[in-house]
Amino acid sequence: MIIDITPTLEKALSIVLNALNQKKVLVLVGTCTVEYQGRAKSTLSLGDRILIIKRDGAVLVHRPIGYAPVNYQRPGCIFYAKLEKNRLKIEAIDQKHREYMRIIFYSVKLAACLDLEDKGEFALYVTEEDIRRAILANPESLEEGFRPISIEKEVEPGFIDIYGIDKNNKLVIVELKRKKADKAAVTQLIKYVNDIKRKSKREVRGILVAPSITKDAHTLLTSLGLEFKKINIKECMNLLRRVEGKKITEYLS
Amino acid sequence: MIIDITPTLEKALSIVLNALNQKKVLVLVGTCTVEYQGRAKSTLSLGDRILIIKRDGAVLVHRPIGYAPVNYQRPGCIFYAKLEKNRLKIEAIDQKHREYMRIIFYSVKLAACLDLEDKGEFALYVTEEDIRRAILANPESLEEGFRPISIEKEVEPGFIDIYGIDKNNKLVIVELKRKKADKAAVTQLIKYVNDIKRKSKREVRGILVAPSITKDAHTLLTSLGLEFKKINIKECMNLLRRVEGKKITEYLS
DNA sequence: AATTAAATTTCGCCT
DNA sequence: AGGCGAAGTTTAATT
Repeated sequence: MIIDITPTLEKALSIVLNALNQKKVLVLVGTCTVEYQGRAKSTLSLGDRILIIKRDGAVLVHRPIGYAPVNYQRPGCIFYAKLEKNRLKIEAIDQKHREYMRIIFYSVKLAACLDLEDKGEFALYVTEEDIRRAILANPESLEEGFRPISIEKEVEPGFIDIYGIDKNNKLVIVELKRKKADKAAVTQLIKYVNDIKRKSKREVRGILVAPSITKDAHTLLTSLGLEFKKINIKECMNLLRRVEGKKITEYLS
Repeated sequence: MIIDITPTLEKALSIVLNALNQKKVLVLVGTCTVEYQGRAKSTLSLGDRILIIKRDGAVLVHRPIGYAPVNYQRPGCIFYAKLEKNRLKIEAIDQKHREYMRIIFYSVKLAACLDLEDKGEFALYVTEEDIRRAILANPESLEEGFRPISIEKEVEPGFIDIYGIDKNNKLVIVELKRKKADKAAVTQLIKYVNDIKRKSKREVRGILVAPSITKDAHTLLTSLGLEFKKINIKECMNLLRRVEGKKITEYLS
């Protein structure tokens, strides 16, 4: 890991080459221009920006304001860097998509060749509890006419997430999954359904609620006469936000 | 501008606060976790990332690979930063959109409060010459049956970009603009059209070709009996890439 | 590899 | 400020 503050362009170049050769992450801050040609074509005149070149050959040029990078290249670029007319020229070429980008630095405030280890897992989901609260707050979102009776109802094999009655007075057993539902989720649901069927003479429906479902699981589900209800994480969150209002301020501490 | 390498969390915090208070750009590199709640909800477990907080309150968290930030907030956030349980906690709150994000740094490799000046202009466009080459390479892209006769034809008020004949043998005067066309472009075109009309008894059409046109200009254009043809920058570039092939390699030097 | 659909899409233009 | 459509959209899922 090499970091240099206000390096000469020569030193900056050596850090750039170091990062590119060793497939490390490069961060370069300084005054530059950018040109791009590919699907479209653009120019960016002189100003201070942050350049990031990632290990996979992705490139980002960020201005001091704005969410989006002003210029970028997708992962997979190859690079050329050299000094030219007392400037540091970096070219990023995406041969596959025939995209070309050139960044010319006039001066560098910060050059960093970073050794970053990131095996962390990114998970985008709501909790089962969130899904349940959303459905209880608005039962119609599950199905028109649905009325919940109880939650966490204990049955032989475990606990039913939501237990209710549909518009035709059939019993409804709802199994919630926060991520893509698999066969295990279907198996769990059919056990609850069978248990309730043993104890009641009424008709019993089983509904698996999840953002998505695997193909295998869906095949099994339909063969067992069960149903799948897709929920949308964003809509679920939006519903909760409407109902539970000022949730965000609770984070303030 | 303050830059510190492998600072203590106390020092990192002071740099963070400095950047936030003075509305400078913050770059923080280190080991962290991220949580997000808003339209959706996400968690990101421990790993090394690059955090950027921009002057307008936009936040980006970048992993060592990938084009897109793994977590972000849109411009307009307010921030809270403090040490907690020997960790550096940064909260970014977008009150307007009710979005919350929390980054917890376990260690910091690099902390920079950057003073970036960027008044540069970003321009996304093709040159008029590019547009002309694209149309000449494929006249049908302007209009079915269009046949170019000459380029840069000199007339009284100047030069006609493309001069041609349509499928009904009417004369066609094409005026090209690389950016949004304004009233000046329409005025220019009508002059050429009038000049040609004086010299010829044939019917004369005037077509303004540009990526877009201002409302004023379009009103004037139609009142003068002229026409507007919208061109797409991307399609224009794609056409040129098909026709002129290995243009990208020409940049290699 | 190509196509389709979703995205914490973002972004600009218009009402 | 809200709504619609385009984007150098990107990205994941599916064929």
